[in-house]
Amino acid sequence: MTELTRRQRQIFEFLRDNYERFAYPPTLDELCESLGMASRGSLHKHISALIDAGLIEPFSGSKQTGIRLTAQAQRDYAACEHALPYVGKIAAGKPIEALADVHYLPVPALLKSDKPCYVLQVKGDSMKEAGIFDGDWVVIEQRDYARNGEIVVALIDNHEATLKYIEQSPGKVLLIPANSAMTTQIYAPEQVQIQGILVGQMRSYRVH
Amino acid sequence: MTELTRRQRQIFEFLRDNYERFAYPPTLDELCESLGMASRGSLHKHISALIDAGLIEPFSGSKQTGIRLTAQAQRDYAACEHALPYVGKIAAGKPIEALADVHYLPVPALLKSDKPCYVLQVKGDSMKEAGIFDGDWVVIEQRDYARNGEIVVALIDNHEATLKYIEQSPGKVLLIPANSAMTTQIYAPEQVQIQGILVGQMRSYRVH
DNA sequence: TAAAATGAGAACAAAAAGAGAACATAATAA
DNA sequence: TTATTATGTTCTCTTTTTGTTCTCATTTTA
Repeated sequence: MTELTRRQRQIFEFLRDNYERFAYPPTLDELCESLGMASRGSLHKHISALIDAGLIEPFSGSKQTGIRLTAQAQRDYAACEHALPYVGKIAAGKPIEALADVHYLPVPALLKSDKPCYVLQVKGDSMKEAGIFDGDWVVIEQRDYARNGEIVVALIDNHEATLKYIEQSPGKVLLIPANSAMTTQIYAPEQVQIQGILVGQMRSYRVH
Repeated sequence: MTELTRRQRQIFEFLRDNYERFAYPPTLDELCESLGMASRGSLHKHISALIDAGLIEPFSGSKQTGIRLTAQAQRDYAACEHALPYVGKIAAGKPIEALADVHYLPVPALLKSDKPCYVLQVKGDSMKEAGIFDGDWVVIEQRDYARNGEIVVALIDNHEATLKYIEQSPGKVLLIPANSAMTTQIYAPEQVQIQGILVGQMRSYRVH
């Protein structure tokens, strides 16, 4: 397999990191514009190299399908060896404060699951009796369901996100803080959307 | 193999320690700038020597690949920079239970200091109110002194090790647990040997 | 003082990157 | 259907980047 040039890698990473920005797999022209390039032909040369490298799905002869990552490339993205995307901060009662530029944090395999994960930074003390403090980083496995007793990232009424213990019974969902100064919240199942469950945690004691 | 000159060693160490700062393997020009040099040709001479020494990957004839460390150099790098030795378990009242085969745990830069560090696994609940639970991994900076209020690994009377808050005053040393069910221990300074201070912490929520 | 090491800078060739045109086919609209 | 636009492909040409090889001056070291 031919090795990638710097520009080719750069284009692949752009695609990998910004794939959801495109409503549909982008065409050469669309990608050109996103990359600030003027020539479709030039881009095509790079895309061809990425196809040869097995990172982008080959254009299936007759169809005009856009540029799509291969399963392998997507897997690499999710697993990303050691590094996980650090996507933002989570504070009880607020939506996840997303970052403009997602960057990657190397995370020991120990702290991840074998499913796609991401990293959030905790704001607030709602889980302090579970040993999760303000400023800690948490590793979250991306998942839309949970078992009772797990700590979940839940989106409530579609606009506030929180990290809590979950207890689900028919007709209601309890989100339980680990802080005796705070109270358990009770919701209807349709109000609560699970965005992931806690699988790892990190804390730094250095003053940054 | 030719021996390295001082400057060559210096350049190699810079590269080794700052490799992740570069999004891509740096070119001669980029390295020049990082090093504050003005001449690409001069740097090239040093890089050539490092290639001969087997520390930097030879430029593959036709391709313009940047400056990359060899596998050997990366291994050396990983051993002391990204990965930390996991040396054993620490339980209050017992010496550190050393492991027969030390293995290495990759640790995010975030959780370490710039001094030598190692990793221990915590046994017991003596620090649970500080959010440090049984089974957690802690990153310890190797150091034989501490500031008051820091969490330290201390060896008492040369045979039991423990993780506690420290308060030092002339003539006595307090080792303070973060557990209201346990009591502060008071020692003479010569009884207490500091083995390191807490700089990072990790927890896995998976069932292993 | 002589040798070694370091650095600046110029000149060069190959590689990489980009622009733009031309073309064939696919998708879509009239 | 036919005309038109969109999309992928293949060229040529130019510019920029990058590794390489020099010469020469300056600094450091023995």
